[in-house]
Amino acid sequence: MTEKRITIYDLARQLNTTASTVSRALQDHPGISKPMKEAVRKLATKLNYQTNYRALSLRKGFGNTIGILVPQVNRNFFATVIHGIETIAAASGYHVLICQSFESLSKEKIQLKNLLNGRVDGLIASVSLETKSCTHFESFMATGLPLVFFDRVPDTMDVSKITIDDYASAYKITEHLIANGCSRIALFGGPEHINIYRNRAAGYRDALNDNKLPVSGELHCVNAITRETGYQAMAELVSNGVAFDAVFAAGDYGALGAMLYAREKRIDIPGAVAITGYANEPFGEIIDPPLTSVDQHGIEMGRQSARMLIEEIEHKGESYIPREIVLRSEIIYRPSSQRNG
Amino acid sequence: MTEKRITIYDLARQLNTTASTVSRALQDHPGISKPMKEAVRKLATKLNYQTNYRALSLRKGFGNTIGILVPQVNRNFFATVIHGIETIAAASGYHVLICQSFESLSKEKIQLKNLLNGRVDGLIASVSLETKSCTHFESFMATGLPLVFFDRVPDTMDVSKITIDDYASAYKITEHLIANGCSRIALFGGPEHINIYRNRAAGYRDALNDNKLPVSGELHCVNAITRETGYQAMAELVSNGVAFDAVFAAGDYGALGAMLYAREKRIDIPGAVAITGYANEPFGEIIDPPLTSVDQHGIEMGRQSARMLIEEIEHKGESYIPREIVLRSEIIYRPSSQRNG
DNA sequence: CTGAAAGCGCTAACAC
DNA sequence: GTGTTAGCGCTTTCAG
Repeated sequence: MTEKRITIYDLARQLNTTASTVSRALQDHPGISKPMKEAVRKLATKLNYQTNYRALSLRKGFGNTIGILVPQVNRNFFATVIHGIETIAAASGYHVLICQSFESLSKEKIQLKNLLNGRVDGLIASVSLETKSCTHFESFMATGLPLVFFDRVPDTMDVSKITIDDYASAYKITEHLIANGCSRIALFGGPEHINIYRNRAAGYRDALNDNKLPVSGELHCVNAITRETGYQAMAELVSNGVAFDAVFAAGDYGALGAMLYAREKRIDIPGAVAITGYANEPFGEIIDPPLTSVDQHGIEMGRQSARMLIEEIEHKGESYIPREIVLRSEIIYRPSSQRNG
Repeated sequence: MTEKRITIYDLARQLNTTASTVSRALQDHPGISKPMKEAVRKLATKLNYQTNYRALSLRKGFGNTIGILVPQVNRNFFATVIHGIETIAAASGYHVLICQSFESLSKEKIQLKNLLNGRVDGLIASVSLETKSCTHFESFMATGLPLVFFDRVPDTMDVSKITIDDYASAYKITEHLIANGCSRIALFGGPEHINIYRNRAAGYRDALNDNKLPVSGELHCVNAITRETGYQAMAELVSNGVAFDAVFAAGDYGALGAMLYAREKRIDIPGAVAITGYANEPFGEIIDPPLTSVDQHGIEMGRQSARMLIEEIEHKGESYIPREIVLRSEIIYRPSSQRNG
């Protein structure tokens, strides 16, 4: 029952030749006769021979595999980035190994350890919400493996990164709210040790300042990027009697929580409170009213990350200068934030 | 710049000992002295030594890795199953390699080929919509690797499977619609070469028959499981003047399409048309009105798949009798299908 | 055009 | 308690 895997030695034996010839035949090596190649291939398919990746990659020192480490795959943004990575990877002959940190630092460390045990030739990552220090990523790099961060990137590390214009889009979307007559705009933020939330908050603040609107502490909801915390933040604003006429949420799920609370309490959106989100999750289009949000061009982000990483992998040895790319995002205007027309 | 990976030979050299001693020390082998173990470990961490997975798994013949092949990770159901698998895998010392077929047969074949090149010790899979014949899975099995299917399983293969009670839940949900006064219930089905859609359709039909309701061809929308096709199916029913008062959708996305059409045309749900979905995607709770659907207990499905697979992997050699598990699903009743209270 | 032999990094008998 | 050796399956010089 224990079916032995077929090796090139098995093929060689049956063809009265040697493993090296079989190996070369399988690779379509120029110095092998046509009939021999034919014979080898025929037998290989007949016996369902499969090259052993483990042996191959040990021998060659690389395995054409790129690792992806994301907080969770069940977010449209991350799933989209992965898709983008896969298209480029496949086209370049790479395989992809996907890992999730589930927003946990300890899981992130564990996954990282697995990955660098020679499983991958490089890594594309976006850090978990809990990640403040990056020593684990540094020891990954210390092994000499290329690393590219996207979206949530640590700014302490000298490494290739690809992000979107969080600051600019946050600024712009805040001005959009102002243009729609909002003057008391609440910020539903995320942990500010993460670049994206820090930058989005900065864009928001600067837009208020530049428009001579006060930046009020009571309007700053510090941790409101999940459905639950968004709901709660909205509830607290209301029950504390804070006057506000808009919510700029740094993430769609925080905006969702706010909308669900509003729906429950029959608070009119956008009439009483205009709301915007961030990430353009698909539910934003479905919910009533549809949610204004920021599309982060995940596919493109994935594509470019993969291209950068593969380039680094293949230029291994030459010293590679980390690059930083900032993509332009796109604001998707929907009714949740538009009061006129 | 080309940083050489540290090997056990490097450690051995620096400690004036041999690779085998280092290897044993690292594994906490009983026959190695305390001081030696200490010394080895200290140096290992100092030099950031990482065991080479490729060498290890080549040597041992297995790599404690289980592959997952799903249509797409960006579906709550699949993401949830993956999560379930990961919990069990991690607890049993296995890593997980995730692959997507993107509902394409050719991509499924390619991914499968990669996986069986000695990358994984077993596979958990759910087939793509395009998958009718399963020769590619059969040649996977021919290499002797264990395989477990979940949810979308091929019934031609003698292999372990885990599904939910599609027939029973479809029957029950159809009766629920009937109990709510619906008598002309449209079926938004999927390709019937896939077990789940075939079984859901059968449950629907039998429920109608048993309740003396006619099963009408014009109410059977053959391929309506995406948002787009669901929308279109609804539009066609209406424009063809078909009388109907409910939609039993075999998937949430088909139901979504129907609801979006209804919203556009101001068709009252559930008043004019009651709607039910299948899969309990999160948007079902958010959409207005919230969507009745079937929860498939993805976490549990993942856990059990992983347990079965790991058992098969570890009983390798002994002939293993494939098992089939059918999980009980749960109908989540929401307003989209309830006319009374 | 094909063979022989070494070695990728690791583990596990088998010595001593 | 530690060292020696062979070998997992493959590729690739170097010979012929």
